[in-house]
Amino acid sequence: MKRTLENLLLGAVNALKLAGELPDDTDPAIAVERTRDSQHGDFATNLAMTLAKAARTAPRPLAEKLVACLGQHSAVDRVEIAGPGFINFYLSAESRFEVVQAIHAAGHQYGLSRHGNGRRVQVEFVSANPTGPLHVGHGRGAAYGAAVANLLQATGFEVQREYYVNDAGRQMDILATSVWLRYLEECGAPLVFPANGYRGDYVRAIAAELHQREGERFFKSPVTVWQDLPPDEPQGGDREQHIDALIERARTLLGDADYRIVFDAGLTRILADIRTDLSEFGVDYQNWYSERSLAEGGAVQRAIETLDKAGYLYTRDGALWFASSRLGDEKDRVVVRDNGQTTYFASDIAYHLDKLERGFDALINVWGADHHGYIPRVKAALTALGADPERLQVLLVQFAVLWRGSEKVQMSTRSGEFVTLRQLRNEIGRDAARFFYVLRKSDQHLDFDLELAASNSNENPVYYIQYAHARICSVFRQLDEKGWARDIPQGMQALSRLLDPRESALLTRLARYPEVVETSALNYEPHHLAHYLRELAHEFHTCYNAVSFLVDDAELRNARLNLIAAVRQVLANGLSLLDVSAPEAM
RNA sequence: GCGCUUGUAGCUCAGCCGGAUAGAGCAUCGGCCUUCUAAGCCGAGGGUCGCAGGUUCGAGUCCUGCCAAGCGCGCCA
Repeated sequence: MKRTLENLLLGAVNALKLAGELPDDTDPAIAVERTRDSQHGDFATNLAMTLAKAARTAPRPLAEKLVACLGQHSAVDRVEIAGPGFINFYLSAESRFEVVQAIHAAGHQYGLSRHGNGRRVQVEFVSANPTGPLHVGHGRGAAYGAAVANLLQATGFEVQREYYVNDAGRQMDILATSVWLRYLEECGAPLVFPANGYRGDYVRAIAAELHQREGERFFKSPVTVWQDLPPDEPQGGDREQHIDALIERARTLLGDADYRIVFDAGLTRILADIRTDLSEFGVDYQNWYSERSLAEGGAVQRAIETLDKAGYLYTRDGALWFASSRLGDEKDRVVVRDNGQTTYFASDIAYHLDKLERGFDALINVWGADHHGYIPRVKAALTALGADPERLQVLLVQFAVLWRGSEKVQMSTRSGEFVTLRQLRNEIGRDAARFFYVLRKSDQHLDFDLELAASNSNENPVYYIQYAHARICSVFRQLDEKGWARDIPQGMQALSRLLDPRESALLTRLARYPEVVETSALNYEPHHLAHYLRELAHEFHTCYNAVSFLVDDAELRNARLNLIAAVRQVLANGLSLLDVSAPEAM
């Protein structure tokens, strides 16, 4: 409809150019918008105001000339000029009712578009280190990333959802060592657990399983393990040095092969847990990409060589540096440390090179907002690799701040004191969690009060929307009980009887849905969809309280049933994009 | 100190790449169930859009400065 009106206006502008009322070279950016207030019609444009200067006339007379040159269109009932020079379009009653028919015809496909034209987009999200269960912070990234991916898919993009598994690096070594130490305890060895180790119960569980499966073959006496190690923090030493030394000790005592078994015992079990957790949260991936496979397949080396050939690498202080500051970064970054190890950043360069080579038209990374300083160096890397950095879009998600009433919940993965995503799901349910997470703009802090969500979950807006859906289902059950058959064609014929302002409001809202899906998708802002659904539900509840659907007048009844069936369809479609269920009864 | 982000109702937040009297939820107060689910509806109060300038027909929205908050400034990941 917007497009239709814009074309009409374009015709009027061209007519005025021919008439010499407008300079030939005016290039109008025609913007037709939905009105906020129904008193201003259905659509409005500020065209006369933006062209006033070029036409050297006041906006209102220009608007009158534009309107005079406007072609006829069956969907447009009348056109008015208002305020400082707005041109307001009032749609005909017939065109207003078309949406009910359109929704009925499209069903669950209503709201989908081909805007993306099949372009391939990769959305990488969550990608939490597999060093422990997902916590509520990851939950937000999961809900947001999944919603963005769903929206893009609904807008005609070919979407691949990917999880980057950080199964290499120091954090994983700390996990492996933690597992091994707990394993030693399982074998009966008394020991002091390092301050920097992972203390969660899940580490003990993994160790116990390892002990049960493999027996005591990884046992080494505590004396040899701790011999000549630098002291831990509680003993006045440095926790980082202590844990690094412990890792080294584990490697030497166990040997590469056995160390790998212990390492993988932790990795496999935690990764499997994350996978199940996300799946139960309604989040499924097309691809799980291993960081370790990058290094082992030589991709990191290859990426470094590519940068080198492009002339962006140099040596300083024994390390190999990437001259990212030449490409907009604050400073240069190390890719190979003086001890010969490649950095996490080097892996990331290789990873992004690999993504580019896999041929995606656009790459989307969902990151925690605390990583925002990392964006310039990755973009610099893309440029150095010969790619357009604009192909990568980094979407930031602020961490959720958890509260229990007025008490802020402290979280730390290592101490094991954190609220897991699983606990959250158990407390408030998947639907409420998914919806709550995307209700706010993603780069804003989210205050998540567990007490409120758990004790008084009725207040959660998701139930409000689901209730609207269930209520409509209930009306149709009542219809059956009364022994009335729904006559869809009769209802379609009688749509013109939907004249109550509350019915009109619903019709307008329904017609907006495809636009909401599209803007939500293209701006990566699922909260627009969440708000839209709440408004639609509200307008339905209002209508429900004011208008009886199951009236004796069959024509009117069927018209209203067609309307609320359309509402039900759009509620279901929208909720499904957020992976929230649409219950038939509550 | 530098960089990024954010300041809108008592609280939590929307405000669609400049438009018409600034919106919602919660909270507060007052109404509505013999009729399709009251997890609902209707109404009321509540605002110097952080502050000060600027850009123009027009600014919560764009620009500059200041104030405040969060995050980031590793040969960590």
